[in-house]
Amino acid sequence: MASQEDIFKKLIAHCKEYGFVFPSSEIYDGLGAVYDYGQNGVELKNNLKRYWWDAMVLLNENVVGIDAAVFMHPTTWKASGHVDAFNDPLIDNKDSKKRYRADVLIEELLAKYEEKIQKEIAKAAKRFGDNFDERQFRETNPRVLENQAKHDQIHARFVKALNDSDLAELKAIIIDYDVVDPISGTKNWTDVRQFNLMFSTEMGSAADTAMKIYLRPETAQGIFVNYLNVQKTGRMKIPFGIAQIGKAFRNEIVARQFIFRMREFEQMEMQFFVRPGEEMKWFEHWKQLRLKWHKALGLGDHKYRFHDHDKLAHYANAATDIEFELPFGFKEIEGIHSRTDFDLSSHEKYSGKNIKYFDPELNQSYTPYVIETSIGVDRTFLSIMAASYEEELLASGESRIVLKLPPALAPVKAAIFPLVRKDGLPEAARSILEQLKFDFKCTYDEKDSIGKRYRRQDATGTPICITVDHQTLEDNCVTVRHRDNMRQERVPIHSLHHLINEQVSLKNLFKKIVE
RNA sequence: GCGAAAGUAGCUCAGUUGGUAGAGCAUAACCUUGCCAAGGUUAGGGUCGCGGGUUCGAGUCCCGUCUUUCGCUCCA
Repeated sequence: MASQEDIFKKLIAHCKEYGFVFPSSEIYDGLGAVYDYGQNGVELKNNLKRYWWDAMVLLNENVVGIDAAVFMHPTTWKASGHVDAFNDPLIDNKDSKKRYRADVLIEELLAKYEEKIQKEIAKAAKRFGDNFDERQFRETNPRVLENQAKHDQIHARFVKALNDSDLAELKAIIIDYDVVDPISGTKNWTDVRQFNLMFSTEMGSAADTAMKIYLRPETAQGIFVNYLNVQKTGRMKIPFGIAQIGKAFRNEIVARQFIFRMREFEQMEMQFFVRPGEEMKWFEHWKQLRLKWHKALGLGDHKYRFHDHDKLAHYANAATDIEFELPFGFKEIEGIHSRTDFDLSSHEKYSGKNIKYFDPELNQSYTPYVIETSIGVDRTFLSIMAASYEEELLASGESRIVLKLPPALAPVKAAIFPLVRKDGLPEAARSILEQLKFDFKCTYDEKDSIGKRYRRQDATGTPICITVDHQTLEDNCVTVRHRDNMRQERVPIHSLHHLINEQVSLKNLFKKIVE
């Protein structure tokens, strides 16, 4: 039996072989944790985004969309807390494999010297009683002076290193003063590195006027800074939501597991603005609604679970993840967070603008609370691929690889074949393609045996194959072959449009959400 | 970042003690068959991840490096 790891490897190979996902810049050996979507991948991804977008803005009359820029004013990221929270100098101990903040280690070192001095003072104070002069003692006792000198020496180097952002000096301090790992007890340290998880670039070409700006590490802030624009111009009343699909960028220390964790990724986020005090009700509402959206895909209800956060982020008062069972375990696909009024209040403070909402029903102004649903496009894409990939053993003893994608998301909806490449069959097949192409992504194939063509379509997840034979020329009927059960049926050409639509419409999924 | 494994054609792999790069599948053209892949003929496609070293000679031995996968770590 193939292990989960083998299946994952096969899935990655399948993604490349059939044009779903390629490593970025592959001819230059690739770029770490960056991937490109191929001809089939982009169709699946676009269908997935359409499914989410419509489920948000069509099915909910109080949810509208926006598309904010990747670049935002730098102060945005001060207000959101991203600038301060993710700039720490870190150092690893190679033996314990633990990671520490270098500045914290040095502060602890300073505290240790201070402690030694205090001990000496306490000892002396006890001995001399009322006659003890602490100041004089500090200035004359050799042990105190020695420790104080070292302390001051370290302190001076430390302050200078921090001011200069001199990471090598921080490490030098740790080495020079024999800081050991509290777990392993060794001094086997790596270099100190600064992990800023935000990518930065410069806006403005002249160096002296250029402004440092960041590629957004999340799409949410584009919604927060626009929330009042949307509320006013759209005449929105609380509760209401703003949806957005877009790229975000995080300079991950370690990006791994294929497209699960990438440095450039796509998010589908909806921020729902509610009255303060009502946030838990809406948190629960969206939690259940979002789970329904996932389950409607039909990948298997047992593959989903909630994971409630015990440790909450600085902005949240409740948070849960929807996890999906991937070949490497249950992993977070979507986060649902109660963000309180943290973001809006912070933007109000930093911008100095009043962005409170006036509630006509309550006849008062307040800063709305926010429920966020944030789902990773690429992760969801991966979960769909992983759950759809099957190696099936057929009754004939042969095997086939079939992608049992939700038909509404399949890159190609229908493939059209002439049974043989002569007698006018190709022409008849092409005329069917000409009729269907306005509504469905279709493909035409006349190469190789009919069975082989069916298998090729199975591998890319095409739900319907249409075969034109000699009889078609007489009765205007074709053979329709279904992907999942390989069943065949004879249907008139004029009913094809309806038949395909019944199977591949997003409406099938929406019905399961609203029921 | 630490540790382990891997890297030869689009894919899966073979390549003997170092001696001029191979197969199957896939792709393209033509022929043949025709409702569940793997008939025939032909063609295209590789400076063996990259760089250096040893050698008369390196896919093969040594060093470095990059990429990928796994474990640990990190994950607002």
